[in-house]
Amino acid sequence: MGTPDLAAACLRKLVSGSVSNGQSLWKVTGVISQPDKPKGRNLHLQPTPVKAAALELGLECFQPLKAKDPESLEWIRSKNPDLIVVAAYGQILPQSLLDIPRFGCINVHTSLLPKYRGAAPIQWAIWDNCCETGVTLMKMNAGLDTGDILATRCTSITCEDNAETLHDRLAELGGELLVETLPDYFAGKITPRPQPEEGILYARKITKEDGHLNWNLSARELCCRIRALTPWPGAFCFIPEQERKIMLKIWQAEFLEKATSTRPGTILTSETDRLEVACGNGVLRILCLQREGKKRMDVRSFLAGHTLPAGTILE
RNA sequence: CGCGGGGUGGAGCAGUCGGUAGCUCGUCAGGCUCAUAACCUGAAGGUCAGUGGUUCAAGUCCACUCCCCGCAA
Repeated sequence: MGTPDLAAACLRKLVSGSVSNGQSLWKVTGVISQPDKPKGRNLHLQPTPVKAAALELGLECFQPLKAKDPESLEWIRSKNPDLIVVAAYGQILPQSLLDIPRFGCINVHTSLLPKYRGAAPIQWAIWDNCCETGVTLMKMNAGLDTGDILATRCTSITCEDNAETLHDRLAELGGELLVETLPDYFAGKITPRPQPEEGILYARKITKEDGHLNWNLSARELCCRIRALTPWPGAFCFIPEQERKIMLKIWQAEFLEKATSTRPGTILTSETDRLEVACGNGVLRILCLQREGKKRMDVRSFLAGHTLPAGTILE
């Protein structure tokens, strides 16, 4: 069960890793994903990444409105699963569902639990400037990411990482960990251990408004947020122009530990390939940006055709 | 038919009321300099997204098509 790209990656790994030394270790008998949602410019219905992957792999995909509805449970029972693997499905699963498979439900979660339980663990790890995160496999219970841990795998977060690069890496790791762990789990060699009671953190959903840069913060913090919010929902601010504000997305930036007493949000430097903005503490150098209606581009290209003079105050 | 912006030399943009296409950067050649991503001189490079229409004349006006992007979801 899953919905976005992360889950699709796990599904692919699960299928490609199901055979070892000519022996079939397991078989994916069904896939469950959220219903298709209208997406894109003309609001056409788009299949979820997991559905797309399932169809590609020739697997049956079930898309109930609610996983807890009796018909959904019935469908699952009809498949008679030994195990259900859940990755970013997007709905809370009731105990009655968790109880169906003999080996329970295993969740792939992209953080080192109990840190960052919840909806947006990848983004919050970067937002908080963590230097390390990872994936956790846990045996699900009725709580929100509170199940007992089967296995974990770490990865460090570099200053080059954004939510996209980290997501892709964790998706890869998650799939691998799953394929490596399942045989031992089935063989009873793994004893799930409870999550530590210390260090519990919740990663609430990211909203659009989280992307609005507050220049009073330090350049270092803003940098983290930009990385955490790229590619979605994107970090942005506004250029004041006559009549209306123009939205400016910041895709990539770095911070300079430079003291400045200028009002936060003021553009300090704007020449050929340097665009620097005063922050509450330090200076943010923008490297890659996008004006609304335009394509994403590096500062050099941007400044070749747009005027954004020093002294302009961004909002 | 959800709302809106846009397609102009390699990149990013300007182009007014229709009248032989400009700017910044890059590229190439030459010069200056101990030296340079700096500076000076020169050059190359455009079917103005496509199709049709209006006109003496269309990047510009009209119609349709294709493509890119922001919002929304």
